[in-house]
Amino acid sequence: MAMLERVYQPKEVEQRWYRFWERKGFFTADARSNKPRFCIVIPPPNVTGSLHMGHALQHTLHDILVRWKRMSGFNTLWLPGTDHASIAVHFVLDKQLEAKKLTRFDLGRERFLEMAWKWKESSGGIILNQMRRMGVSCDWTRERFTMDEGLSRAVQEVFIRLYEEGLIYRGEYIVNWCPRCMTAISDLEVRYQETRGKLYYLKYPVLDGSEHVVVATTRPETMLGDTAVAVHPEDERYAMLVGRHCMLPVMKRRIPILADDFVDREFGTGAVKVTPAHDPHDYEAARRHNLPRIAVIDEHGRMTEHAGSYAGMDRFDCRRELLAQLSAEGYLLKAEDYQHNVGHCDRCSTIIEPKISMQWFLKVGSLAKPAIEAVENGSVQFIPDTFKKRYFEWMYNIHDWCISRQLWWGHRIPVWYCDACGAVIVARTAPAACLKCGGKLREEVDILDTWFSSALWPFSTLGWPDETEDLAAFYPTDVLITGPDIIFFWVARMIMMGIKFMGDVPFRQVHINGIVRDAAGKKMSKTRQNVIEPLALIDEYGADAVRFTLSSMAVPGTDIPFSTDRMKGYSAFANKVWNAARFLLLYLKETDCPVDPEHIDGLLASKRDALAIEDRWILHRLDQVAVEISDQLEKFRFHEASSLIYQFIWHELCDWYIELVKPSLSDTAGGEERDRRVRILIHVLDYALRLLHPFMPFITEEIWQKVPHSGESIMVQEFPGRREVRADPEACRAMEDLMELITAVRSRRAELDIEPRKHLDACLAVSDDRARRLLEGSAEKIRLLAKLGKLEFVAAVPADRMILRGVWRHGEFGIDLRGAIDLVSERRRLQKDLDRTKTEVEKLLRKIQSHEFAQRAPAEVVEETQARHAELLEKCRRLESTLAQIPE
RNA sequence: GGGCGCGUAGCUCAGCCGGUCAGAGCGCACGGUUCACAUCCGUGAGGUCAGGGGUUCGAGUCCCUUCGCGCCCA
Repeated sequence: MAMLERVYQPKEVEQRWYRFWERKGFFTADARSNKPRFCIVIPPPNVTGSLHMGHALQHTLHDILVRWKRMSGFNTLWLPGTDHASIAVHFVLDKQLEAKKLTRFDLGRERFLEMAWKWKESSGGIILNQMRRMGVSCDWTRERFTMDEGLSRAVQEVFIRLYEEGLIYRGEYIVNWCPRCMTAISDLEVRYQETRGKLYYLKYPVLDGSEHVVVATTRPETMLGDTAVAVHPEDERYAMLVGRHCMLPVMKRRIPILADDFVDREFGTGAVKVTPAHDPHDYEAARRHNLPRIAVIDEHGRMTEHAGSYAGMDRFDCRRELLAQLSAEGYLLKAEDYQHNVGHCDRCSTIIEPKISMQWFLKVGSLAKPAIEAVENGSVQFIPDTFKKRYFEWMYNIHDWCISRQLWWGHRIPVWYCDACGAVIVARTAPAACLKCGGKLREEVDILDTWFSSALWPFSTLGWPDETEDLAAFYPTDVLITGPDIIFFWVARMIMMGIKFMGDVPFRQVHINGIVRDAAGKKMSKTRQNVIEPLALIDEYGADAVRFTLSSMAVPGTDIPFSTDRMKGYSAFANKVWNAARFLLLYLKETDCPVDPEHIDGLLASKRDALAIEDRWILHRLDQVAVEISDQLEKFRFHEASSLIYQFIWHELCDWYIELVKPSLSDTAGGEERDRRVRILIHVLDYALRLLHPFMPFITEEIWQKVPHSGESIMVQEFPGRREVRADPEACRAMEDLMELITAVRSRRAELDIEPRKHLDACLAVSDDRARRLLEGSAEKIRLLAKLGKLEFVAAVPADRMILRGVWRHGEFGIDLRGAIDLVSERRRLQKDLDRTKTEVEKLLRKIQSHEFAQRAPAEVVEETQARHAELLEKCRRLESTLAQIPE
C-alpha cells in the first residue's frame, strides 16, 4: 500500500489538488440539474484588492457551506467575481500618474480608461488567484466583473427603467466632496474621525447699534461665505437681535440675523453663522430663508474668487492666515480646544468638503418599503438576528442616494444633453442628434457609484436582463455571507434592487460574520503593524490549518481574535489526521478494498453481537456527529461544527478507537476478525474525512485518495447523514464505562507515581450485570490501555491494605500494589472526592425534598435528579468504605 | 446625544429553548521514546460565571441597576 511521510507537508499537496478539482469541473454548477440547488454569490472583492484576513474568513465560511451542500446532494453554485471599485482604481492610477507629475486631466478620459483597463488586465486578477490558495470551490466558469459587457448592460437597463419611472432625478444639492478624488461621494463613504480641533469664537458687529453677536465655529475660513447669522426663535438672549443685520468682518458684508429652530442653543454661544454653500444644515436653512449661497471653496479645496484677498489659497492655509487677520482686527474673541468628528474620504482619507453641485440621485423611499417588509416578514433573515435592527434603523431613515461620481472608471450615465433646446435624453444607445430639435448632443460625463452596480450583483451575474437558464435556476440565491460594515452599502441595496427588478428578494438568509482582529483583540491596521497576511500563513501552515482556525472561531456575531498559537494547534490536528491514516495504511494489505456503508450497516443488522463494543460505539458516534455537524452548519454555527469534528477525530477516533483496535490488526490476529475490523476502520476513516472535508479540503483529499476508496474525489462523495441502524445507546454506555474505568485506573497510577512500565494485577467488582458482561468481553483491552497484568472479575474487592481501591460508576476496582504507595495522599484524595460528592448529594437532596420542586418541575427532571442523587449516594458509600480500609 | 453588544480558568473564547454547562484550545505542573503521530501519549491544578438586587421549584443563562470595555448612528 501507499506509504505516507511521517509529517504532513501541506505545500506539496495543496496546489496539486486544486488544479485537479478545477480541471475535473467539480466546481461547476449545472443549470439543468434536477437536484435541489444551493447558490451563493461572493461579495465581490475590489479588483484592486489583495487577500486579507477578512476575505480569508469569508471565503472559508462560504466554502465550508458550499462543499457541505455539494456533498449533501445539492446542485451547488458559488459564483465568484470582482467589482470595479471606481475610487480605488482611480487612487492607484493617480499614484502612478503622480510619479510622472501628471493628473488624469492631463491624460484625458480615453487614455486614462485605456490605462485603467491595462492595469485591470495585468493586476486585477491577483486576488482571484490568492483565493484559489484558500481552496475555494467557486465556479470559475461563471466568474464575473461588474464592468463586463453583460453586467454593464444590466446597470444601464436599471438606470433607464428607474429614470423612466421618475425615481432617478438630477438636482443641485450639497454633497460630500473629496477634493483629492475630485468627486462627490455618498453619505456612507464618509468616515467620521474624532479629531482634536478648536472652536473659534468670532465677533460680528451688529449694525445700527453698539452691540455685537458672537458665533462659534470649527471652520473659520467658511465665514467668508456667510450669508446670515441664526439663533433659536425661543432664545431670549437674542430675541432683540432677530430681524436686524450684522456686518460680516473681513468681507464687510451686511448679513441678516434670523431665527430658526435648527439652531442648538447649547452649542457655543447659541448663535451660529450660516454658510449655505459649505454646510449641509446651513444649506437647508438657506432654502427656508431664501438666503444667497456664496461658494468660497472650490472643487480642489482652494478658495474661490468670492473669498476676497484669499482667492486661490488652499483652504487650510486660508484658515491660518484668516485667523491672524481676525485676531489682529479684534474679531477673534477666543479659541477653545474642541473634540469633534471630521468627515474623511473613506478611500483616501482626505477631509471631505461639503459642496453644492449638480448630481444624480435615486429616490429610495418607494424601494425601501418592500425591502423593509421583506425583513419584517422573514423573507430575508439576518443571522444573527440582531443585525436586522441596524438594518431597520437605517432603512426607516433612508435618504436619497447620490449615485453620480465625477470619475471616469465605471459605468457612464446613459444621458445626453441638447444645449440647443435643453432636452435631456436617456437612451440605451447613443443618439446621433437631439430627438426634439436635431441639435448637437453632449454626453453626460459622470459615472455611477460602484455600489449601484454591486446592488444588482445577485441577478446581473446570472445574466439579467436576459432571461437566462442560470437566472431561472439560481435566483434567488440562498445565503449571503458578508461583513457588518457593508449592510447599508450593499446588503440593503441588493434587497431593494432584487425586489424591484426580479420581484423577489436576492437571498433568503444573510449571515453577518465578525471582524478578524489580532490575538489581543485589536483591529488590524497598517499603522498598528499588526496585520496578518493570510498567504504567509498558508505558506507556513497550510490552507487547511488557516481555514480550520477561522472556522473554529467563527461564532455568529462575534469578532475573531486570530491567534497564531491556536492555528499551530490546528496544524497539529491536520498532522494528527494524517497519522491516523498512516496508521491504517501500515496495516493494509493489497487485497483490502473500498468499503461501502451498506456493508457496514449489514454487519450491524445481522451480527451486531459479534462486533466489539468499540466498533458499535464508533459507528454510533460517527452517525451522531455527522448529524450534529449538519445541524450546526444549518445554523451557521461554524465553531460548533469544527469543534465536533475535531473532538471526534482526535479524542474519540484516535484516543480510543484506534488504541482499542490496535491489537486486532497485528499480523498475529485472526483473518476474519482482522478483515472485519479493517473494513470498519476504512469506513470510519472515510466518513470522518468526509465530515472534515468542508473544513480541510486539501488534506482530506490527499488522504482519501491514498486509502481504499471508490470515486474520483472526496469532494463529490456523499456527506454522511443519519443511518438509523447505527444507533446503539447500549454500546455507547458500555464504552463510557470502559473509558471511565481505564481513566480512573490511569489516574490512580499517575497520582501514586507507579512506574509506567509496571503492569500491576487488578480486580474489578461490577454491580451492574449487563455492564459486567460487556466489560468482561473487553478485559484484554482494559488490561492493555490501563497497563494492567492480570485482571480478575470479583464479587467484591477484598479488604487488604496492599490493594489500592478505586471507585467508579458501576463498582469498585482494586489494584494490587505490592510496592510502596503513599497512603497519606491517597487518603487525602479520597477525602476530597468524598467531600465534593457529599456537597453535591446534599444539594440534590434539598432539591428533591422541596415540595415546590416535586410539584412544579417536570417529571423527567425530577426523575433525573433522583437518579443522580441515588448514584452519588452510592458513590459516597463506596468512598467511605474505601476510606475506612486505608490505615491511618 | 440615541442605539447595540461584551465582561466566564493565567490568556483567547464557547456555553443555543433556564434543569449532567462549569467547558474548549493554548499556557502551566508532573510522568512517559518497543514503530500512526514529541505537530505525540498519560495525569493533574485553576473559575464568588464583573458587583448588587429581583423573577423562578431552579439563574452564566431572564429582568432591573452599578461599574468597566467595545461598536454603530447623529
